[in-house]
Amino acid sequence: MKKKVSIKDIAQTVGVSTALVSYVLNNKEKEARVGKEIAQVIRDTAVEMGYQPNQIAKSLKTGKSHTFGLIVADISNPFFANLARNVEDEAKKFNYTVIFASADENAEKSQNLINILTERQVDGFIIAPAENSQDQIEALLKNNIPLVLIDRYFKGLDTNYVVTNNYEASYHAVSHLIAAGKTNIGMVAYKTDLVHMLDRKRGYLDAIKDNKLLKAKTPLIKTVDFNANQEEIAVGIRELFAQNPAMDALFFATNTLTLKGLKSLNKMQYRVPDDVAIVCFDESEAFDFFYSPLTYIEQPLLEMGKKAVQILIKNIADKKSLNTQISIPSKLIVRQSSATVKKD
Amino acid sequence: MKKKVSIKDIAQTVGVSTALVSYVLNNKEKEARVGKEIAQVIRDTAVEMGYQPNQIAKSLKTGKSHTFGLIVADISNPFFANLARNVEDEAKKFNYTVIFASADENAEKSQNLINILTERQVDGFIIAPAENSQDQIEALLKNNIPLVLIDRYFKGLDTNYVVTNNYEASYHAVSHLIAAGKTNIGMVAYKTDLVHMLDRKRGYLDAIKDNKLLKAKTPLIKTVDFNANQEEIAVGIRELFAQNPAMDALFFATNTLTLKGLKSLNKMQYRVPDDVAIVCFDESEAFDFFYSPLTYIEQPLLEMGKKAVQILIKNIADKKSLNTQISIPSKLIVRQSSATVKKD
DNA sequence: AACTTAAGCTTAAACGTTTAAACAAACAAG
DNA sequence: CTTGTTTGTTTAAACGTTTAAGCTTAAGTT
Repeated sequence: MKKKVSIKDIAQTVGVSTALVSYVLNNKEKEARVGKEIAQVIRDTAVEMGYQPNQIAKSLKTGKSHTFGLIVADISNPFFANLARNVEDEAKKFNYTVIFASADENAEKSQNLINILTERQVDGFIIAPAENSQDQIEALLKNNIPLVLIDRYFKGLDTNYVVTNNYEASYHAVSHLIAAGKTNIGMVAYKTDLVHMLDRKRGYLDAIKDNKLLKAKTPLIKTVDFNANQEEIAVGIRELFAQNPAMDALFFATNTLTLKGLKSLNKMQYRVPDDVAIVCFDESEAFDFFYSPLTYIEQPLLEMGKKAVQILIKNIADKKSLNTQISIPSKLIVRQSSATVKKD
Repeated sequence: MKKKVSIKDIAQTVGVSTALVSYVLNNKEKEARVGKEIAQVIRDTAVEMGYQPNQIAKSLKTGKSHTFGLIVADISNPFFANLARNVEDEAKKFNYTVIFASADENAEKSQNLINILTERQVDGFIIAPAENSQDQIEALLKNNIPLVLIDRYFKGLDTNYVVTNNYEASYHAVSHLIAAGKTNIGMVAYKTDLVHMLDRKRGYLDAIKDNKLLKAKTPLIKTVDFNANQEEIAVGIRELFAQNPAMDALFFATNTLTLKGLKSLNKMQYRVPDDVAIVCFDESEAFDFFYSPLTYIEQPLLEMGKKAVQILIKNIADKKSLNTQISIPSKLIVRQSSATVKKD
């Protein structure tokens, strides 16, 4: 086993001080006025000896790890996995390394992850914050740690964030259902006070109100727990139908809700879109294969990932920079599941 | 902004040396014979001052980063995203942090990632190796860097690895199709020499041979590029049908191939399983929603992730330990797409 | 009383870098 | 030739830890 070669080893073989080697390998020859010939020798020997800089030592000295943490709910959820991939790619362009972590919508886990990553001296965070994690975010801000919220944010907190236009997208999606002739539209969402979810509900509600569809039996919103299984969702849907047997459309607030919801509808023998039309927030590969291809809201994952990284890196470079708060529009992809269909 | 508090700060406020603080905070009081009372004072002050150890400094001193790299093809692919999640969870149990990276089945990117992570002083790697990356793996071995291959491995290389029983699973899946009465079975796979893919092909082929179904028109294997789009897969399938119009079943080698393949079949108006039965390797949420729920091979992702981490950590602790090579069985989940159906 | 042992603590070097400051030699200018 | 400037190089401290080795005092053992 070969020992790792350090700057000292190179210095020794070339016969110069470590300072010179450092200057050359960091392309600071100009500022440091290093001789042209010796610079070349140093460079060559470095290659010859297979030198790989020790980033840990570098970080310790410079106080920058060129690493940041990405905390999401669950990296195995396609929404976050795709986001993560886009973040990874964009980060690489800036020579940054990303450490992903899953907090499972759990504030305690989230705090734990923040601690671990802070100890690892990450230069900043991109976080899809869990409920009740507001104080954790505030603490980071107080410690002047660069940070960008993604997917969700906190109303009262002045932070960087990158989200999609949850309210408008929902409003638009529900309006689309109404335009298709649906008059009793239900919604299945998560039970949480996170802004993105509240916005989606508001969008639903306002669309209904603005179209004078707010009757005794509406709004038809059912909220379930983040870790609700399929059975609980089936129960929720059954309750919605009980509340208003005329329900002719369902708006699902996320892709996981949709997947479980569709399976439930299948089991209950409801037909889409004849018995009930469907629109949902976020996408899934599975939607293409549902017998009635789903109408869904496509989130701008690529843009969100890119922007978040760019904002974070700007913020790391200039900690005094003003907060950037952007909302990137989503797109409604209309397909069969929300089509106008003549009932009997 | 508060300055970060170091061991030195604690030492100063308590009025002791940094050594004492270090011993106490690392629970080495016994070995270092630290006084009971002062130890408590140190502990209390550390908490009071909000001390967070600097892992970077720790790593530099100890030579261990308590971090490892996980290199997969693409973190946004559900197969790898799920694997990643399991790896993350298991690693956390050992207080290890994971850095994920996507190599896109590209040896050059893979080498680049290995370099970056090596510079970051990861203690080891879990790698789903790309084609032509064998020499990169060999180089790591030569440098005595702990490493576990996952999903795939190299025949000639003595490394740790954790895979599923690709050959047997494929053999079993194809035998199942044969048992269901299919006699002209095609296969769509990736064009690569990676062992896992070769094994899946061998399994297919042997099942056909052993059942005396090897005729002039078989084997019906079509291979496509890793980044093949749907159109190319459609072409492949069309060619298979051209080669043998009697083809009555298709075996797809991965989930991405399946998804694109199913879309192609839909476009070409083939019905599953009546016109063509389907079985595929690996799963996807989408398979539940295909009109004819898919029969698939379920890989033991949880076990694979766990085992890989355990082996890696054992190897990090004891670099001389013998290589562990395990193959965890997959499970065939039989559903409608491979059902026996009377034709005409 | 003289010596050993134990207990409790400090010193200081080291990990692999970066970088300001000091130094030395060569050259230019008066 | 002094003095100043430029060019090329070294010195050494620092980043926040760990840990072997050393030091001091008190307590035990003859």
